[in-house]
Amino acid sequence: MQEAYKAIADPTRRRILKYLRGGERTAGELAEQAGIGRTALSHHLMVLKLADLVRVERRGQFQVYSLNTTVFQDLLTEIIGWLGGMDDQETTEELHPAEDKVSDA
Amino acid sequence: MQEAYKAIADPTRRRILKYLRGGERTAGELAEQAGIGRTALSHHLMVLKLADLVRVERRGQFQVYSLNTTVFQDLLTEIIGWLGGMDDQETTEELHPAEDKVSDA
DNA sequence: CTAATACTTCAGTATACATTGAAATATTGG
DNA sequence: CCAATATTTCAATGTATACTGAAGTATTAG
Repeated sequence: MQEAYKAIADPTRRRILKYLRGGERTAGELAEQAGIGRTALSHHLMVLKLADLVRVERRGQFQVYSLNTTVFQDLLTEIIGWLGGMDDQETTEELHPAEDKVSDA
Repeated sequence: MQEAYKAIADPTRRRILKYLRGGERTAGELAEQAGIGRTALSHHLMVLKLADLVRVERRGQFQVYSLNTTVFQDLLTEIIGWLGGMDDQETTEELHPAEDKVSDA
């Protein structure tokens, strides 16, 4: 999970993920669309792969990349947990101490 | 938004956010719970503040921190967008690289 | 004012990350 | 095998990030 958080922290990698939403892409196509060199792109794809956010399949001389949506769903679950869920954490004091009390004028 | 992505990329900061789920905390309490020095904590809180993920309010000699859930919701919206939504993006022609390479018939 | 507490900013360092050109690997085809 | 194409790995560099101790700021109390 930590790998996924770091992976989406970079704007170039988020751009790559966005392109992949349009379907499968080869590394070369992604480099062109993202406007970065092939070496840099290869690095970013490796990071995304290690985070399990993308899958890769060799097709002839090409490496074809595609999204792996399952890890996105895990991310969603965690972030939703930050918002509402309260189960795996020590809730020491009172919860939410009345945030909207400043309506005094 | 970019600031928020970078902010949640660090495990220490995610830990801080988790503690804040339990309610308001002073900087000192957070430093103790997170097990890091006060200087380092102050840095992390600044990052979270710039990302608008936390709010801070002075109360006497204390700085009291709390979660600001609105930005979490924005994050959710974006990540959900990566999964299903397809409208603000160039869904280019479906290009399949070297698959249907027409050779001699 | 001075002292104590709570926290932040400053200055320095160490580590991680993004990018690049060159060399290396993998596949296709003569 | 040798050449061409597609992509990755290597080596180097600049920049960003995380952490630390020391000094600075803000608040409360006497």
